[in-house]
Amino acid sequence: MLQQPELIFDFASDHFNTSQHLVGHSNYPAVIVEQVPHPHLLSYTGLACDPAYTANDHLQLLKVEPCENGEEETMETLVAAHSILNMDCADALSLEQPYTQTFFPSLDDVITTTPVTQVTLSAEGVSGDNDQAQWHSMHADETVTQLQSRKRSRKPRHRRSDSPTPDLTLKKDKYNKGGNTLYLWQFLMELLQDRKVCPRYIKWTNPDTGIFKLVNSKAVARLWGKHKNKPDMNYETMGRALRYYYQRGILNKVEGQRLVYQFTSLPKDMVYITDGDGTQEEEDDDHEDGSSSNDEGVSGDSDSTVSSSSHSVDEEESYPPQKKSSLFSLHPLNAPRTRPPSRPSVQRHPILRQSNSSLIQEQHLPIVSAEMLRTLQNLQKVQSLQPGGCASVFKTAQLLGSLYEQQAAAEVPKETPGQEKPHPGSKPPQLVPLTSSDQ
DNA sequence: GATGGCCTAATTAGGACTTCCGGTGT
DNA sequence: CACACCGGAAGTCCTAATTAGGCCAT
Repeated sequence: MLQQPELIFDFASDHFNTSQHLVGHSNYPAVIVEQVPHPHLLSYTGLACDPAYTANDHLQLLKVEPCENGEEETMETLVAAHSILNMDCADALSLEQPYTQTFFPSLDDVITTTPVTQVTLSAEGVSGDNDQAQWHSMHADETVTQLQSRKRSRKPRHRRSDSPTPDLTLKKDKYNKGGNTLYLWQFLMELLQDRKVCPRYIKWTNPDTGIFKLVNSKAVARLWGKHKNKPDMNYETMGRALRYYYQRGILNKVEGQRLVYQFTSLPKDMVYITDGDGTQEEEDDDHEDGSSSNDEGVSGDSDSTVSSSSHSVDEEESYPPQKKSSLFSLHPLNAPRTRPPSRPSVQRHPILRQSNSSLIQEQHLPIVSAEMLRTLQNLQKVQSLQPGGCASVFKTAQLLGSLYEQQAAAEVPKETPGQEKPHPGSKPPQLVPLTSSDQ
């Protein structure tokens, strides 16, 4: 039913603050619909029918930043958008959809989820599990292609989905099965965005160039081992995996500095936690006994300064045509990245997810679907948004309005003559954020 | 009985580590 | 001496794609 192949849904968890600020509501459904400047990007969207991270994979990572109303908001958005995209299905809102498989990782992991800062949904339907990350390699595409050709030359048979290297593809299905297929590099990025461990165990030494340090290598290895259910994991073993990343162009070693590595690419919407005056680094003395105290005992209320490279959905315009897309839009690290001016840490709080509340929970699904339906039903109420003030939200409103019109036109072709119907060229209804009172 | 479609289980290939090791440098 | 670091080699685990076999309808 959707006829706009260039639509994507942006679950703009990262933009929540902006939307909230501008609109003045904390309950605004976080679905942002945007035009994709390059149609080919659609093929890279992660939320396609197997929507699971694109719904299939990374959606596990769809642990969205908790808003003040709780994490249900973003999850609602996510599933609701999926439902919209599948609305031609009679049971689009069925809870037996892949959502549960797709969106819910195992909940036990220490650090299981990746903060999803940007999610795109193919308007052509959640189709497929190409939850692929948009990567910008710092060091040439040539490396990637060389690696690919080298590794795949022996396989005449069939081609699997791309591997998660710089042209990373995330295998979302693994999450569905309760497995922990968060790759090590993803795991490290997670840690670097988690105030519980950053900068205590791992920290950025130069975020602009992707350089980070394992402040407490043993603790990080232990966390990794716990995540992978490998109790014997140690830094030596983890380090071997890290060294394999050199060959694959995912990591570089920083010469002359111990325990210091460099990502060759980074998500565009990476959340940077830099050393603040709150959390103390814990040097690699590993004085905690047992991983449990180590893993869970980290204080979450540091005053670390947090900055994010994600500014707003408007950064869509900065999307270069990339080979892959995913929840992560990656920066080429050799190019100067524009980091937002440092702000008072107080303002940045919402960026960080809270470890105990960030996981999407299955019981939220009914609320989610209902919420999106309400949103659609209230399109006409929207009046307050202006393009200049909150571009993404405005686009959302516009596009949802268009969809609403199209759907209405398709379903009620013979409306009563007197009934007014928006015509295609008319200004689409604007969205108003739903508040709890609206419900 | 032959054919085709559908489903499921088994097999296979490949990716991402993990484990072990010997060695070097600090 | 401890530790970080390197990289080879073999192994494990998991997943996706393919294949084979059974069942059923026509």
